[in-house]
Amino acid sequence: MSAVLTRPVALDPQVAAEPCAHCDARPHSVCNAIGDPYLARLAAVTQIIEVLPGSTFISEGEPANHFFNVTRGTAKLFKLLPDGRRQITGFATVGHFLGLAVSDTYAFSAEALEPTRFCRFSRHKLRLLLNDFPAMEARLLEAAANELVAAQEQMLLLGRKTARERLASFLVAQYRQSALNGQPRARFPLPMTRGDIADYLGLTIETVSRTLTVLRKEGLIDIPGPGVLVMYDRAALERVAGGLN
Amino acid sequence: MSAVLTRPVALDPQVAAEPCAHCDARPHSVCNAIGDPYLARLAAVTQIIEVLPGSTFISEGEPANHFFNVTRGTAKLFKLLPDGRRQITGFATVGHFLGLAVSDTYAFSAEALEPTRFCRFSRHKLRLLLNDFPAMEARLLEAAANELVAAQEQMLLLGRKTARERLASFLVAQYRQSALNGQPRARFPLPMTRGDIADYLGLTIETVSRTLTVLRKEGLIDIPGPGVLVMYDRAALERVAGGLN
DNA sequence: CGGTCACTTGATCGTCTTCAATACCAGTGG
DNA sequence: CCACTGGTATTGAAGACGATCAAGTGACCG
Repeated sequence: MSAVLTRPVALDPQVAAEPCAHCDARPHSVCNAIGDPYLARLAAVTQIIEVLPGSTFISEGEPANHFFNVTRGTAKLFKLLPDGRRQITGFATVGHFLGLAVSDTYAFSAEALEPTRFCRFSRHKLRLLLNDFPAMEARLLEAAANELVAAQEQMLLLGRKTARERLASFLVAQYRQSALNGQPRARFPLPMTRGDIADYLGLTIETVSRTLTVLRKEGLIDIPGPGVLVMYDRAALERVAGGLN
Repeated sequence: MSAVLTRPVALDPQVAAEPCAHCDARPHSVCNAIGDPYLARLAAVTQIIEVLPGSTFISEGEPANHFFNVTRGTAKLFKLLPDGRRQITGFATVGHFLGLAVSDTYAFSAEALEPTRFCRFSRHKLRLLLNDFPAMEARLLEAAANELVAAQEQMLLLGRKTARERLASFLVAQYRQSALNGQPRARFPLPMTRGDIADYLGLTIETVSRTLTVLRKEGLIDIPGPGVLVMYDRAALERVAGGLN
């Protein structure tokens, strides 16, 4: 729908000269398969793009010309039905790649939740790069296998879990996600709206809101403000998420 | 759960000598990235295994020592919750690969629906093979990307479609699947039980049965016998599957 | 022939959806 | 300063879709 809103990215001079060598996201990313001596080769085919919240930078059905690698922020990936029903298939954070399609069109849309930065490659150039760096192809395969495992877990959630179990699963997963970067904290950010959570879990906004209220009244969590969650009893949430109770 | 039931596979002598060179599944499989001159190398690390219907040959949570490539038959892949709720995440037919896990344990179980044959590789040996044949790694990546697209489509189904839309989607997908091998036919096999369909679509057996009855009474399909489906109005089913009506 | 299994069909139930009202906050402009 | 707006969230009441419970059929098989 909306065009990609690019914002001129003001990089400090050192980073501008060797963006990949100084990339914060490198340790989390498939790019780390490319050794330091060859980073210039990688940087040569990379465009750094930053988009504002709400910007749709991949649209389902459009020609899949690019491959993306998120280096900052969070994006939601989703599919739509003609009548507007929406399913969010995942949230892409730092290190996630997007657009690994075989088809010539994207199978999903992507919209930034926060100010989000990513590297963009033409798929053609990526292919040439992969031919020269099989290690990166191996890393991509590894990452795709992980995505596949996560997708199967989500199918279990969507097909067989109750609303309560879905919310517990989601919160535990968000906790784990936040722990990947910094220290694990009981208090962590929740950058998506109730609507996004609902569309991710196959529920309605109202059910998400009600269920969170219940979990709060049970003392398992708290929601001190928008976009923030505090997890009081992770063990109990893990049990609920796993279908016990 | 149940052990792998292997049946001694009686291959004709020619095939036994060069199993990969004469493999029916090769055109559908990732192995086709390995050129004829090197097939002996592939065959050297391959075990051909045949299992009977009902045999569970991959169990969730067990050490992921092998990689599988289905060459005949159909298997269901599924995950379980502790209380027995089951979600089938996919059906693996000829050419599908299984066990591309990064984790050291399988993330799902696999059970044969029909007499099913597959090639089995140790993951260690597969890794060595892939290092020597980057083209096969590329094919694997391609296949994984396709699986990922299918998984996202299934999430849309499980999260947002009605029972009627789910059945229509499923039947259309089965039609397409059957058309991949032979000529597209209005009459095609449906090797899974109602229970399997239910666990794949996130429904109950009863809802699957009722919904099929409705589609039959509307003249869109017929079910002349067990395991056989006749599709009378594919266009209408495609519309229903897409959420129109 | 009794047993099991897969499937169908009916009646009732319950979880989640839908519809609706209200509150809250940030931004905007009179 | 405060009314107005649009977006987000919460909560209540009513409704619906699919689940659950239950009965019955037909096929296959020891």
